[in-house]
Amino acid sequence: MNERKPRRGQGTRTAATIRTVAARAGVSTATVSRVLTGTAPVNEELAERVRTAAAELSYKPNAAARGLVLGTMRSLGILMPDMSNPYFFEVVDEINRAGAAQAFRTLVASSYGDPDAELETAKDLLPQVDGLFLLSSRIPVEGLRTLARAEVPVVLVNRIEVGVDLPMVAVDVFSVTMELCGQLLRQGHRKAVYLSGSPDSWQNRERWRAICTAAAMGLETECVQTDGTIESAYQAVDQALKHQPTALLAFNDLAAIGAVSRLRDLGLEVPASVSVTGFDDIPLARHTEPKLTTILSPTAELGRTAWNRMHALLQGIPSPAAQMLPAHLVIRDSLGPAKPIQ
Amino acid sequence: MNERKPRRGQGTRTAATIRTVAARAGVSTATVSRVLTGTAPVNEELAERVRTAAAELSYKPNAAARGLVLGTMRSLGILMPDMSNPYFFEVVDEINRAGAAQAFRTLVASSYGDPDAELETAKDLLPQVDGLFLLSSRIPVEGLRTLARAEVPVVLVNRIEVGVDLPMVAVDVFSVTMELCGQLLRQGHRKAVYLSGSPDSWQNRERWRAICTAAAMGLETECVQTDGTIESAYQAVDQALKHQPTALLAFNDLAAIGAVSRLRDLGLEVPASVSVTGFDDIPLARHTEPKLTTILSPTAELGRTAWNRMHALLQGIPSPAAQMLPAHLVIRDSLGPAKPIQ
DNA sequence: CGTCGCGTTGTAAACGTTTTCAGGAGGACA
DNA sequence: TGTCCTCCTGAAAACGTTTACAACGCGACG
Repeated sequence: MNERKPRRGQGTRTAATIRTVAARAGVSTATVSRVLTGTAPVNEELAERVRTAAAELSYKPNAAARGLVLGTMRSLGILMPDMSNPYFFEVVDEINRAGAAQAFRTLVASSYGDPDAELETAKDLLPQVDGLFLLSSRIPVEGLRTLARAEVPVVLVNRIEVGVDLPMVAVDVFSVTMELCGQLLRQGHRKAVYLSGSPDSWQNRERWRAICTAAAMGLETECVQTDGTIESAYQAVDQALKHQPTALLAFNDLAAIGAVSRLRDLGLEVPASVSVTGFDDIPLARHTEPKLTTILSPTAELGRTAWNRMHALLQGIPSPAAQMLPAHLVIRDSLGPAKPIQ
Repeated sequence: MNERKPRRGQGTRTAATIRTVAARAGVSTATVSRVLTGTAPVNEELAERVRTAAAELSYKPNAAARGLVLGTMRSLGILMPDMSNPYFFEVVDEINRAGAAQAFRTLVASSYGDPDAELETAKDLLPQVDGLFLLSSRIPVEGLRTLARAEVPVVLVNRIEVGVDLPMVAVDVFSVTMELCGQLLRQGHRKAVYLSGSPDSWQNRERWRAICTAAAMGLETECVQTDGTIESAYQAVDQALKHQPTALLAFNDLAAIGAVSRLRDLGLEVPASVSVTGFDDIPLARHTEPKLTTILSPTAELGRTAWNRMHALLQGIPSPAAQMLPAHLVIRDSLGPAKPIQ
């Protein structure tokens, strides 16, 4: 079942090692290492011999061996609940880009929605990397606490959890959602339905918390669950309409687009009959019909900030616990005045 | 500048090794290894002692050391030109999912559009992984040939190149684009503009080749370059309209959406004034206004097939050179009869 | 009772690097 | 000429695993 090393058959030429190169160049392995890493001065003639020998054998240093002695593989792990969400990959991209500039590799993993598996995967990943990013983690708090005791830095992205000793970076979802609710109220909306995302995500909890707070200001809200995809939002609209809302607040832009699509299929005008809002301000948002009123979530900045925290931590510089990035309301056309009840 | 190992300060407790565990359990390191990997039978009492010792010390085997002796890090590399394209991540997702089931890690890297850097990155990645996937690679042919001589399998995804000895998996872009052109002709279109993607991508070359072939059947075509994003397609439309086409063939769905958006802003109806088609059939395509006529590209199947090839190769099973996956025309509303020239 | 064999354990040798340490060559200076 | 110092090089010791090999205990069988 679990076949191991191919036992080095005599037919297959085994890859060149540093010893092979040293032999061919007529020097010691130490010298080869020094030439190739440039960590110490070496006579230019020897160096040249080493370089040609290495090239001729097309020698590549073994990463595991180097990692073993150096004590680091120079790799960063990124764990996300869901690889199909393009939103995450702007963050991944930013981390990868910044890390690559410092010769770090990026290891990605996904738990595919299972919070228990997520903790396991994290623990699994931990000994293999120099640092770990947790994106929109659904790991329960006690799990996070154990991760906080890991030997390598762990940075929590898109989640803030008090009482957990981890560096955290997130978008200030609460404030901006409150702002959005205020906007709804000013436009005469009194009854809205929230098309939720995955219920155990921090973003979702924050949004719902803000929406509930807004209830005290006169905005009555119901919650209909989706998983944040276009399709599930499309299907959730019928249920949402039973509450006779004048506005639909979607968890993200994709869900908003799904909702708009269903409303259109039902013959309802947006925003004339029902208003719809999104979240993230993906590039698409300004090109839909109608153009989407949404919330600009600074994804690239989020990734960049997360990397900066990690970078500091890797150098032993302590880092502030929690950091909130501001989001901004983007007013376009999908939010209009509430339709008066006829 | 380039600080090394933190020289094991006396304050920081160094992580537990297999020797620590062995000492605490009162057994040899061999026994610990056998218990933890389950490679040989061990007395149950000892095994239990080892397990509790390992747990108490929260021992994690060092990946580099294990990788060194085992000769593999059990990791797969994925190199793509562009991490911001969500299209790629369906493939990444599929590979990651299948690989994870076999205890493989996924290493991602991006060349950010520079073909020379791409080859360098590939060579760099090669010694660290057990296999490498090249997604929509722009590496020149001679570069690919050197990669074909690597010690680990390399699988080319979304590119077919004759005379290169690499396993290749791709979508049959040519045939389906021809089919699309036939459809255009039947609807009376005689003049179309192709909103291209990145010019050195194989997909783009295939599409353009098909479109040029269709010219012989009476479809006159021009090419306007974009980079396949919504924004760049949006901006390319004005230039495209100078050729007075009755249809716009976009490189992918996002570009199509950008084009539709611009046309709408110009007051032109789709498809009444101009038809627009996409490529990929992303989930969004059926929810736009108008619903997008596009080409279903079997992304998940592509990833799955690529993985299967890799999996076979890893076990030494030779694999056929090139493999084409069929794509399908998806007729929706954005393609209509050509508007007669007034 | 001796011997064989089996099943479990420990010892030690890999794996391929980097790096410490000591040694050697050669120049400067007294 | 002798001493010291600098600069370069090589031998060998790590790094933390896995595993081949030997050793041991113990029951079975002659």
